[in-house]
Amino acid sequence: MNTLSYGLLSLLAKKSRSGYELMQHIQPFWQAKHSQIYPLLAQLEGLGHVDFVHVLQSDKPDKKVYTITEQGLDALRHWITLPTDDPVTRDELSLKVYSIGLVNQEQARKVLEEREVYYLKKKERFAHLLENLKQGSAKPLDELDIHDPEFGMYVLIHKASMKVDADLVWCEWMKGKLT
Amino acid sequence: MNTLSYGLLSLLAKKSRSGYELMQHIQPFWQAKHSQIYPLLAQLEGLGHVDFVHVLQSDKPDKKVYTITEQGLDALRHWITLPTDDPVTRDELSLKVYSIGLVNQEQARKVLEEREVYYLKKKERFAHLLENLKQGSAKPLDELDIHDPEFGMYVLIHKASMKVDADLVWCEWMKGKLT
DNA sequence: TACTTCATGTAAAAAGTTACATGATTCC
DNA sequence: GGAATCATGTAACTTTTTACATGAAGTA
Repeated sequence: MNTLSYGLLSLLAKKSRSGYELMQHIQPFWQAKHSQIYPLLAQLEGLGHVDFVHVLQSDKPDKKVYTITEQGLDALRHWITLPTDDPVTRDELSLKVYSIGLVNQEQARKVLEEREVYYLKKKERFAHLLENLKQGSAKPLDELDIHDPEFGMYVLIHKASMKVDADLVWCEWMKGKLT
Repeated sequence: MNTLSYGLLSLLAKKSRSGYELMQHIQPFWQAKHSQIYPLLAQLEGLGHVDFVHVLQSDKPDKKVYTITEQGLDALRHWITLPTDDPVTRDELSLKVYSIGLVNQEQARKVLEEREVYYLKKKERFAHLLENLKQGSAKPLDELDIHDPEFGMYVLIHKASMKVDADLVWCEWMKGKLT
């Protein structure tokens, strides 16, 4: 049971999903490829933390829809109370800007603008996620509380949005430093 | 040549250092243990990107002080112009807050406060780094430009500080949501 | 015709963490 | 007396990424 396994249980605690869907929905908050997720789901099933049913589809490939068990929910609740690992960020850009004086200004600017495009796309994706959440929610988002099912996603999007905004401000500030 | 290898070259481009020192100085921007760094330094030496000299010490263990070569500098300059990998962040807290409704308010608050302590310590460490940099710099930090040797570290600390501030704001906001 | 999406899986390689190993000095 | 710092290294393990494998439907 590693962190990603608990992450998958977290998603399944809200809604039953296929491995493919889990991969798509966990991406914004924990980068993981399908090749990592499928074996973990098999393992979670072996442990009794999830069940699955085969769902046959005619237009699309068949799928396995996983559901969390009572035992899985217990494991999840316990994991939350355990000390939380420190976050890990690895950003190649940090290592590059440290040596940015080695290249000329045009090249330095290019490096930053490439990253700015990335952050803008990311910001847009979070805006879409928030929009979807708003549509599906009975209450206005800022009135959600800990017991509402949308609460978790709402606070996560807020967290990610604040950080991407900080990143964009830094990019602009940095570009100013180059002129 | 992976990203960490270029990160080590980046540090060595400013100043010759031992493996132990490299480990300490790269930590705030790229998490890596000594067991990963020592083999990479041997590899960089084999490639001709770095040289080293044995430095004998009487009070402390002897060390190997690495210096970047012209070839290493060329490799570094080229790497900067290459497309930059997307940043990777893995934060167990994100996965936990998604399911925070599963535990009671005291437990939820504990999870957040634990993380807040972590961010405050981190903020302090960056404040120290900035203080050290200020001491060793001829110019005021906000007047540094791309050609000053302190520039890279200055902009990195600024980047990290902005993000940790965003994280702290989120923590407070989040704690408000729990009451 | 070629690419993307949906859907699941395995194999191999790379990257990263933890543990083992040694040993002097300094600080509490 | 015990822990932390300095200093380098290897071995084993876990985690993550990339590549291999298949195949139908829809889109450009």
